[in-house]
Amino acid sequence: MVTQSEENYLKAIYHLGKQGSISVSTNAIAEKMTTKASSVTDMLKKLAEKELVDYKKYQGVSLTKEGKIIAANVVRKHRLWEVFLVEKLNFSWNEVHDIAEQLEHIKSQKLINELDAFLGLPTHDPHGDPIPDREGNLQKSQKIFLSQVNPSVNCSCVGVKDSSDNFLKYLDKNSIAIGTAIQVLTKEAFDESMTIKINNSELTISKEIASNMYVKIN
Amino acid sequence: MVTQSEENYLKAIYHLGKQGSISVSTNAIAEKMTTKASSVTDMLKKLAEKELVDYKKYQGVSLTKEGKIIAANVVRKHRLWEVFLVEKLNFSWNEVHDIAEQLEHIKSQKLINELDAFLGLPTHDPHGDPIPDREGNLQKSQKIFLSQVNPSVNCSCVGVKDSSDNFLKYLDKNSIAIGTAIQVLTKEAFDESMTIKINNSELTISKEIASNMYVKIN
DNA sequence: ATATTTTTTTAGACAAGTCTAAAACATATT
DNA sequence: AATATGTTTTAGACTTGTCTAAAAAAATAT
Ligand SMILES: [Mn+2]
Ligand SMILES: [Mn+2]
Ligand SMILES: [Mn+2]
Ligand SMILES: [Mn+2]
Repeated sequence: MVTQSEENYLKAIYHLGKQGSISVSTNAIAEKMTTKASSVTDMLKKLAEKELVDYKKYQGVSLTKEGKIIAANVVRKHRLWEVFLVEKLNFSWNEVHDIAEQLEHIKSQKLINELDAFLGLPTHDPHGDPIPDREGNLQKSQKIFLSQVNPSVNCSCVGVKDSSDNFLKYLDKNSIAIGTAIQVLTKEAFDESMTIKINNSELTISKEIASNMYVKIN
Repeated sequence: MVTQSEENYLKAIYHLGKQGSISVSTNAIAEKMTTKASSVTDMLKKLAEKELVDYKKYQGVSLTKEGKIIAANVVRKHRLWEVFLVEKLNFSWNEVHDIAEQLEHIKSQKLINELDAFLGLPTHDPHGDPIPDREGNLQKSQKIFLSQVNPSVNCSCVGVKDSSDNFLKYLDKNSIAIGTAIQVLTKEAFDESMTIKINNSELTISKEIASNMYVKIN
């Protein structure tokens, strides 16, 4: 049996180490999980004991095959539940993460398979991140920077890179939120600034802005 | 914050004590939760400290107003999730309880309200047990014994009182399972035996049988 | 009214998960 | 190569929830 806490650690290692293949540092895990490095060390020993991670003192840690499968499954559950909350229960993007953080630990293979089918076998979560399949395989992420979108293409906002107050206020002021439909009108060759259309009103944004917004092509 | 374990204890007291009003014994809780009486005592002290139960040594325990609200809410979540699993995810009766046992602990008021609406504000779970409303108020149970059903009424099986192997085998042999539609044809005044129709075939059952099957009127 | 049995509580222990403070190790700087 | 800085581990402690064994209280039987 793998505990809720163990699952959270495996997931953190998975995310930090590009699906768990790259070795991850104790401090990086501690920061991601807002816990202390000493607690991480304790847990790494436990996970190594269970052969879910490869761990040698001072050498960082990576997931074993078994660990990777478990982590991918937790991510799969997390993202499927996020789809459920947004598509079926009218949640908006910013509300789903904390609840999915809990739901991802519910243990029932049948539940997750049925949920998957019920949602129409989605490949990506509401943020455009790919949902691992039953074997843990990932498709490419669907989210790209707005700055990479070509003129006349329609897309919608799925997230931000910079989540500073200043930036979020700027977005709010211009009525850009998660889910907002955006059409790219023009792209200036000189400074890569763009004009975009939102709710039928035009807006000019700098490259700075465009390269801090994640969008998904519609 | 009330922990998962505390919620499980509150729920047990709620169920054992007719919505928590009646005083419940330590041993009864221990048996229901398949744990030891000493563990129960430990937990009762903790819950009393938090003013969720009224507890005096050797005197049994009952829920406070606050404890009752929490317990009813856990039951509400449990039963709503059971409806979800059966109605939306094609689970059958016997598969849902263990999963609901986990899902009932997910913390989000909005989640449960949205789920409730999504399911069409159900008043009863798949076993015919009532779902407490937001204030914790209960409707009457919809389940009655088959023996109480009058001739020519249509109902469906929602559970059993006696769950011994012998009885379950008997039901199986006669293709009676949870959800099976049953029409009462006749009721013998002398011994209260009945003839019932199941899947277009007739069956005669004793009062013994009929008073061990729970049904819900359609 | 006493003795016996059952129930409940206490005492002491353990595992999981966390923390702080100190020690050990690794890396970067001079 | 020696020192300083930063990272990681260890040591020891604490909380939560559980257990066994023994003591205390309550209920039942004689
Ligand atoms: Mn998320
Ligand atoms: Mn989580
Ligand atoms: Mn149930
Ligand atoms: Mn539970």
